[in-house]
Amino acid sequence: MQEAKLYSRYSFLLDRTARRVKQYAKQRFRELGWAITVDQWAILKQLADHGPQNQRELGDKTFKDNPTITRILDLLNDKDYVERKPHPDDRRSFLISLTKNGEQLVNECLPEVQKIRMKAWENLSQKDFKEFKRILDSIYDNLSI
Amino acid sequence: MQEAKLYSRYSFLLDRTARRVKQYAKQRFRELGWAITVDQWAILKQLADHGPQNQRELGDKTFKDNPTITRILDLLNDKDYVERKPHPDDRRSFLISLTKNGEQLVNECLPEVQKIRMKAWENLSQKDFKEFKRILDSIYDNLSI
DNA sequence: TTGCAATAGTTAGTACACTAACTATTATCA
DNA sequence: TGATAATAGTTAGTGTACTAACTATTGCAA
Repeated sequence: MQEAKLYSRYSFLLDRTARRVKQYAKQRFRELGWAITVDQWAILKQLADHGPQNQRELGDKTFKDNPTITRILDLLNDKDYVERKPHPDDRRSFLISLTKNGEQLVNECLPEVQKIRMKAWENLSQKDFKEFKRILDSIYDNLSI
Repeated sequence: MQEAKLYSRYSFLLDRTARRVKQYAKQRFRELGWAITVDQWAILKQLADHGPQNQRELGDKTFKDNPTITRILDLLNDKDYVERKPHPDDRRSFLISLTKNGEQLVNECLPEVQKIRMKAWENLSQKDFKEFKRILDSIYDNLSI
């Protein structure tokens, strides 16, 4: 049970780093004059990569729950980056798509977002990344219901 | 720049896993009848391990900012797990300490918290943990100002 | 020693996560 | 076919994070 002591701070490390990543990106975004958060970016990127889709699919892909998706889309809609259209096949749902404005933002931000990502991996190798992904996925699976 | 594509989902993986850890612990806590969150636990544990201290120190050790510490302590105080006493040397600050009730909760929860922690590391080795810590710390440092 | 800078903590506003309860619609099956 | 279950999305309440503005106190330097 001495392992418990060793592992005792992993959740602290995880939380701390995840917050730093968001914080860093938020700050860079702001410096560049883009009034979006990392989580809003994730939604925009998903729409840019995979086209119009409903909120459930957006949530599945970005691992966000329904209320969170609702709120983020409200904000993105206010800023005229996305629009909700009635879904042609299902009156319960909407088809969410990028506006012209949204597409333009994604194209403008993309190179900078890649720079932000690379910054996190300075002095780390591709092998490190694979290890990192393997361990995170293991933890995630271990704690899945 | 193909690395950018490879790394493109690391923040997603990080965020997803950090949230799962909190979510899992929260659920276990609730099943066991303990009405505290992971973040509240972190404060209680810090107090149990290092004795009475002011809010700034609590924040430094748990990597939480002042407003967050204020709010968490308000909640823990309402539940009679901690108390704020005037600091003998500095009238700006408080000395925060566990109540009897708080000490009792920490002792009661500790073994279960260790189980929760071990659960996350099933099928992973101590070497994995060291790699994990090294990589998280690197990312953290890379993004520090 | 006074006047300014730094520090401890609080409050308010916005954003996201989780839960639960809710409406509207669609799918299933007896 | 008609009752019921499942699904898509919203709303409300609580907890945490980040920022900014604020009060009170302490420290420091001219």
